[in-house]
Amino acid sequence: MGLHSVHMPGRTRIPKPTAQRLSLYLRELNGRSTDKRPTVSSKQLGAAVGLTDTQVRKDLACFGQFGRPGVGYDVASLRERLREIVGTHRQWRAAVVGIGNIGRALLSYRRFREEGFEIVAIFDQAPGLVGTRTGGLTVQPLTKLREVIQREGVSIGVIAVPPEAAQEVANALVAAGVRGLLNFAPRRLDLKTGVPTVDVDFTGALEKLAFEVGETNSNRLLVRKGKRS
Amino acid sequence: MGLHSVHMPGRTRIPKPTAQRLSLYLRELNGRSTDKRPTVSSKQLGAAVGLTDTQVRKDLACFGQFGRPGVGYDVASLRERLREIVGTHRQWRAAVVGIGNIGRALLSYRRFREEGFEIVAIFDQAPGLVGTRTGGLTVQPLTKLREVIQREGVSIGVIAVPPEAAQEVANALVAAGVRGLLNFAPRRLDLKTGVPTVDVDFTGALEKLAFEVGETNSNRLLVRKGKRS
DNA sequence: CTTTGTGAAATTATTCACAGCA
DNA sequence: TGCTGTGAATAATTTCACAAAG
Repeated sequence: MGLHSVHMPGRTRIPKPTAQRLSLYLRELNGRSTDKRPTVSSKQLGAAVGLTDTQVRKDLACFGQFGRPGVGYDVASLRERLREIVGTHRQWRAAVVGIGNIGRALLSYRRFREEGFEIVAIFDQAPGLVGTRTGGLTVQPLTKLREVIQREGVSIGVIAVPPEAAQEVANALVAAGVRGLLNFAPRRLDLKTGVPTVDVDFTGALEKLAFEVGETNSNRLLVRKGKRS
Repeated sequence: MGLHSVHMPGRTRIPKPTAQRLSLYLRELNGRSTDKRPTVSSKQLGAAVGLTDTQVRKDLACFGQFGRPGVGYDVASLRERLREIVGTHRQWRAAVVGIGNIGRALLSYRRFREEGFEIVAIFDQAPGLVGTRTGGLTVQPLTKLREVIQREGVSIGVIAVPPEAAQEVANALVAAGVRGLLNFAPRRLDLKTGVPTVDVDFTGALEKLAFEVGETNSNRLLVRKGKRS
């Protein structure tokens, strides 16, 4: 099988949808006891996350071949492999900027740590908050952002400030050296540099839901196609 | 122009990516003062949300024609139109189940109400929480879920419970009559019926980010394509 | 018989290119 | 000129179908 595929280090581009699905697979694999069923087939894995078997195989095939025909994938080793690919195998040091409702919720969200993301610094602008302690950390003023980010070796910045402040905070974080941003502010961030950003937009999610509810429930009267007035 | 397109009420299917982008357009339009610049071109709108002008036009064209050649789109009326399409023009009554960190953050998230989503009931299982008040609402026990949902006319259920409980809560909400689910629990929900679900997955977002950071930063050593061992 | 990995086909989404209106 | 709306072309993604392996 390996006889003729001598293309070693020229990895093929990963389709965006595939990258998205990686965390679904990982989540499912993490939830599986490796004892009772040491292997999983693409069909089982697909069913668990709501995809076809073919889709699962195509996705995994982007990263190499680690299944065994007639058997399936070894749960433990596939999990390890995916962890490496996603990057959860290493420890990520993160900073949260904005200690409002969302910021606080993130601080006490246990799961982050379990997946390798450790929040090591928190910032806020409000004089009333600076200096107080939350979740074992002291709220730092924004003026110390650069200093703290660099001292603590933070590589992931989490933006939980109001939308008006988001771009400015993003700029500061990038200037301080973070390598990726998780953005909870409902606005688009412009980053010239190649700093990846992932948006989490509650309102957007609700709107998507409202739209789908509208679509499923009444496919009438929603839109009248054609010129109006 | 309308001379030969007599297909009135048979609306064309909306591509999923288009549906996703609707909330981006809406967000941008909401942020525009309608006074100084009453119109916006597809190019401007696209630039604001990070898309091409063609993409914007194609998306909007799914719902009809409301731009004017040489001029652009009237901000106010496009906004209204999009609100109708997305469903934000009407009021949505929502219930939050699970008053932990995330649940509480959602309760004080002002923007929901601004977009037409009103939280009118909250539930939790913990005896210590039931009966306490948060954000003007009294925490109800899960045993009263059906009764309260129906009495309050709730149509959107928000799931903010631990993943183990999520499926059960989802079933109960659907049985009680909600028409859509917003799921913050990191697991997939199985709904036989056509009840749309939108997932918000913090950890998934962080993993997506970790993956992208890994991709941009070091395109070496991440993956060795080919059989291993 | 089961299940992987993968080209080829089908489907879906984006971009191009341009006619037509203001 | 500036801009929309839209078919046609291109690109991306998913699904099919099957050879090869356990």
